Amino acid sequence: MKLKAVHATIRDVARRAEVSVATVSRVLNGLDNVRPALRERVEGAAAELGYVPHAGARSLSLSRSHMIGVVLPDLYGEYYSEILRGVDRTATANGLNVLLSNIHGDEARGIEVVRTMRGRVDGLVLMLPDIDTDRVLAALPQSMPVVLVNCRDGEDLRSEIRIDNALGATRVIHHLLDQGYRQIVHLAGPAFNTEAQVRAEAYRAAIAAHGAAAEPMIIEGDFREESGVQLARRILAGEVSADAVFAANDMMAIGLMTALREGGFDVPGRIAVAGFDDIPLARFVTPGLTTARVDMYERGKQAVAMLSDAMERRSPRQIADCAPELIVRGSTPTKTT
Amino acid sequence: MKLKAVHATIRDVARRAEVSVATVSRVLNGLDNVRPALRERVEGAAAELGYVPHAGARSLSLSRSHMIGVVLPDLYGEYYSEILRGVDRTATANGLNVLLSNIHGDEARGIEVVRTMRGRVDGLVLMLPDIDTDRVLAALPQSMPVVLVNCRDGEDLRSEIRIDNALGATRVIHHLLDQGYRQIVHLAGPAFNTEAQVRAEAYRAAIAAHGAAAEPMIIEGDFREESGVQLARRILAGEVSADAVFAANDMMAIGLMTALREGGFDVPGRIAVAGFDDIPLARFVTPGLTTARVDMYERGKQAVAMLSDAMERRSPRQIADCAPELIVRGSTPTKTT
DNA sequence: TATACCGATGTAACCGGTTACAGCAACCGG
DNA sequence: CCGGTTGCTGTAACCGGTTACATCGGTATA
Repeated sequence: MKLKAVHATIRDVARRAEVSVATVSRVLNGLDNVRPALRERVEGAAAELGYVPHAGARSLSLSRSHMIGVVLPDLYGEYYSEILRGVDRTATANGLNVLLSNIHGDEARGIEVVRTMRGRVDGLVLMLPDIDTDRVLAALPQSMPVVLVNCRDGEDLRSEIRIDNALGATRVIHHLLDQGYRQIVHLAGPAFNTEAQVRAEAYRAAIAAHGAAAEPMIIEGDFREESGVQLARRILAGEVSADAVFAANDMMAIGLMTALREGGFDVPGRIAVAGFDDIPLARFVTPGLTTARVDMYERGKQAVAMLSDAMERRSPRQIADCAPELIVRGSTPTKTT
Repeated sequence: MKLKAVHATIRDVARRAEVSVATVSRVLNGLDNVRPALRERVEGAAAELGYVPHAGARSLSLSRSHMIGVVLPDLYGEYYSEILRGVDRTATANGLNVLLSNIHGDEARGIEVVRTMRGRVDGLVLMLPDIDTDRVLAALPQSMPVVLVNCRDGEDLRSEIRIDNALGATRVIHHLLDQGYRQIVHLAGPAFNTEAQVRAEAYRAAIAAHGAAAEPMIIEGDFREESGVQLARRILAGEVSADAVFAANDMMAIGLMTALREGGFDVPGRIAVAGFDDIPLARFVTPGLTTARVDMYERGKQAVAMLSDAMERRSPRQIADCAPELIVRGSTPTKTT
């Protein structure tokens, strides 16, 4: 006794309806060149067998999967959730499904992931701020449509969405300076992260450009709330002094702000705080967080739209530059003292 | 001239290395029964052609895709992002990839989605609080491993994670009563949503059980921030009066609380607010939000673990019940007046 | 009545992998 | 020197769909 046939196949349906597989395929795909009598027999047989077509086989045969792959470092925090939301919505609207993978900043895993995506997806959205994009792309056939979001500069000629991290950081620093802050500390992201590097560099440059009034000071964090909490501890202990902190992302800024206030330290009274990203949470904390708005949801939408274009071979290569907008909230009032 | 061969196939590699496809397959899968000389030829040929195996074809041949499908209503808000995060992490840890789909509470789309997943995934995590689960499951072969998370009661015999919404809601109401609140309004979720129904019913029962002191009042929302904002408007306008609001989820509670405070209405001084879910945001708002903790991240992990079991045919059916924990924060102090 | 044409249906190749089985050479002990 | 292993390699069937092309019966045309 063989129990092999777990699922009914198109051939089972054909046998039961006493027709050929071609006819079954035609009926199931809604082609109109089938006699009504046969059509009914086929539909009946399919229903009786509980037949559900094998989508994998179908896409092998058609060389089209209607799936796109999305590769992110992680799903930690609202930042990546937001972009995924934009991707997901737009993909659904375009009749595409989303295959998700995260690589945790590991290049080897990045290569493995894109390899397992080949043949499964029609295109790829890659967000790899932590690793060498070129090496990952090398693991992929040239012909695979790809959109890079906010990746390290490379030599490839793929479509790309670039976020102007330098501009965003500069805007935040200028705002802090305008508000009268002079001792501005930068809580940076991890050193290996491209975006963190660019933001830190812009901070340094903006402070330097302003003249001797301000002294740059950079403390490395890891983009997570906990880094902010740690800096708060040092500030509360008097190890670090500042009149403002520019954190390289909102999550660290919020960790910092919350921990400072819990420690009885007045924010923004004694210290102003600004972040980067404008995650949804930023407007809910007290005080509201001043930040540079990237709108990851919109970036996700844009990425899928560009990928869609690339997949239809409409446009060869698109580059979208995105200028973060300064969002001023309560965490950075004009300095009074 | 034919441009058909966009990607190199295993046969191209075989031809170039002057061996059979079987040998190529052996080399690429790391089998050890290949002479070193041939192995090198094959590896060389593969590298020269930039060959990347077609994962789709591979899984058709092996009848194993190492993918799991995740079907959610939407990715809106932190609630679903959290479960997805748990799913994603655990899937990665188990060598599985995640195929994501959302159905926006539409049953027809739910059926379509699970059908396009058949043959693409080895198992499915289904979260369908808005629609009839049985009808969706009927569109799926019996043999497909499935884990249901928090679905409407059905007749199926699948593995399931059930969140005890009644218990959670009861705990919140009892807490509010214990704190001295008597005029407790319930801001419910959408009427068609199972979880919303259960939470509302538990609210009604708990208020009734307490005796005549309190009068039940239910206002329908849609689980989104905006519903909370709308209720805030009505409260500010004096249309609705209450000393506490139990919102059916955190997002509505936060919308309400924020809008009330922006309108100059003291929370929790004049009105206490409690939510449900304990999304990450709940501890960052001011005051911190009292809520019933579901820990969706943990549910996501659990779902994949159960699905993994089901896929290995280890356990026939598992049912996990989850009791939401009451989390008391600043939004519901003991009533003073 | 013979011929061309048309629409419905079936046959078999194909998508790109894996692998059971067969074939063959080299080696073994008797 | 021969039968039996053993180890490497190739052939071809298979996974489950799609579809070009062949086939066939029926009708319109000359």
